[in-house]
Amino acid sequence: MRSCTLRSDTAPLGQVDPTSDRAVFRQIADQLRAAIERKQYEEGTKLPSEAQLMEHYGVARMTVRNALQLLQAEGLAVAEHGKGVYVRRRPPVRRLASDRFARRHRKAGKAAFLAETEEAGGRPTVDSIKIYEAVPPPEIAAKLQLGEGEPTVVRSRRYLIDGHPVETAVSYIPVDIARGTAIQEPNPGPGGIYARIEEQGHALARFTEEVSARMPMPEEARALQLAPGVPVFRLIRTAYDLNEQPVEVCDTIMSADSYVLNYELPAH
Amino acid sequence: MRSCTLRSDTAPLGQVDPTSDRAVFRQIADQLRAAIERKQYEEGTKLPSEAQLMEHYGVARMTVRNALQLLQAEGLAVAEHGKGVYVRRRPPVRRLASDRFARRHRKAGKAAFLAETEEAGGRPTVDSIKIYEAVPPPEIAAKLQLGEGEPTVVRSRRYLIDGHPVETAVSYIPVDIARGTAIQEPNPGPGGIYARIEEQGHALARFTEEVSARMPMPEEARALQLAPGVPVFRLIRTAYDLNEQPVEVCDTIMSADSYVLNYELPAH
DNA sequence: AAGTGGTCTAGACCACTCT
DNA sequence: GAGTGGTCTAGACCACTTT
Repeated sequence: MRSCTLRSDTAPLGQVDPTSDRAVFRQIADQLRAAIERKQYEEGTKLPSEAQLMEHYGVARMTVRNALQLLQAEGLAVAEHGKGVYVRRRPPVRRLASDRFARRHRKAGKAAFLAETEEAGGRPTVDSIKIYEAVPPPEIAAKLQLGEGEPTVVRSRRYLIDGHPVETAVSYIPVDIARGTAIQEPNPGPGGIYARIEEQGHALARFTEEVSARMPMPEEARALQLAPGVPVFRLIRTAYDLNEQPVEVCDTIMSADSYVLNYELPAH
Repeated sequence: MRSCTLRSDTAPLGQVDPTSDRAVFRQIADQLRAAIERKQYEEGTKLPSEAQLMEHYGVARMTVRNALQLLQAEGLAVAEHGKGVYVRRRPPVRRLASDRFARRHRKAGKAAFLAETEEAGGRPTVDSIKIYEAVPPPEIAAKLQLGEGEPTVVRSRRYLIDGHPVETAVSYIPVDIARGTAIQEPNPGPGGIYARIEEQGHALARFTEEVSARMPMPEEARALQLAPGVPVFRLIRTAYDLNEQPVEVCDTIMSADSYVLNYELPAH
């Protein structure tokens, strides 16, 4: 028995049973997963290298790679080329409150994302701002109660916190509300686009949000710099004015590991 | 050129460029993904077999397997041993309305899940019901405003629609509310446990829900029979009575595939 | 230069499904 | 039995990171 080699060691790991029904690479993944959950490998630390695992278990490289890949698909580990495989760090979570679009916050003169992020001590940025007019996808048009072919002003942008992308958003506003207003400017002014919509005579009454989750498309993974094994939220928010007319739909993709969404339900 | 072999063919696929920067297996995955998105392979249909893809692209088996595995991790395809790799079917989506716990629904005498599922034309089942008393995890205890070591009645169960599991739920109710009531019975009676809690003198005022999403733990994937590449929602609901006292916390894991969550936000 | 993960090949045997 | 995917081996070369 080799005496106390320290570093990212295989000490927490046992042996595998090649005759078991459970595939060897799954057994290896099970042992690594258990060790991670027991915090024997802590967040951000390096797991044993492929070579170390091959030697420890006496198996071929593909076998340990399959095990490591499984952990990555589960979102527990991330590989860094030339460096090693690390226990995935969980970014600080952003909690979205159910009253985050209340007018009293808007009145403070800041768009929701900027105000909240600064309050939480982060540095908010917005980039990739694109503004154009287009006919929205059918799903969106239905929510806006628009007829076929009716155009909207589209605002697409990406939000970052401390330089890390966390969310992309695409807003659709009917042209008769948005055209010729600051909504078509890259910077829509104090209070964000909701303030501008209200100035157009559409005081906001309520919002609905529709939340789903799935694995990202490759393009979304790129835009949000997502690690493998991290799903995204898709959040479709519709804003209604006092006449129950939908005035905006915002289609948002968020890194699921950066967000917890809070909502309040009445018991009536 | 072979004339019109039908079946799951490689017709929609092009060739790869081995000198490209993009790995060959990623190029293959890109082509399959594009074909799926163009609906050239429809939901539930078989993709070309590994052997067909090897021949079409002139590559080794591991290369096509890596491509197919990538699609599975993205939730676009599922492999069925001995049969083939299929474009993943999306199960019918269950839309959860923001008023689903309103008292008027409860008064109808059914628990929320059963009433809703029947209304949507599905056959609801509940199984794996386990009831016991235990000290809740710290996260839950905090939401219930319980001191350290204070026990709760725990109700754990799994919900199925037409025999397919869609959700597991664990409810925690302080013992001074639940002990000795029908809450400790497998069948808590008409209106479900919320009706029983109200009968104990805790009329419900509101609920909060905390939504997050992640890849499932292996045990969750088993319980919900999740395909690879399908994330789960974790939804933690807290029920408050008219005195703002938390009276129940329900910790739910749902197949993200099967749910869209709807919420309503006031503009105040 | 040495160590790491990324990609790819070529082959083997197995378990499952369908006919 | 033929076809499918599941697992595993043994090796090769590459690109990236660190020393």
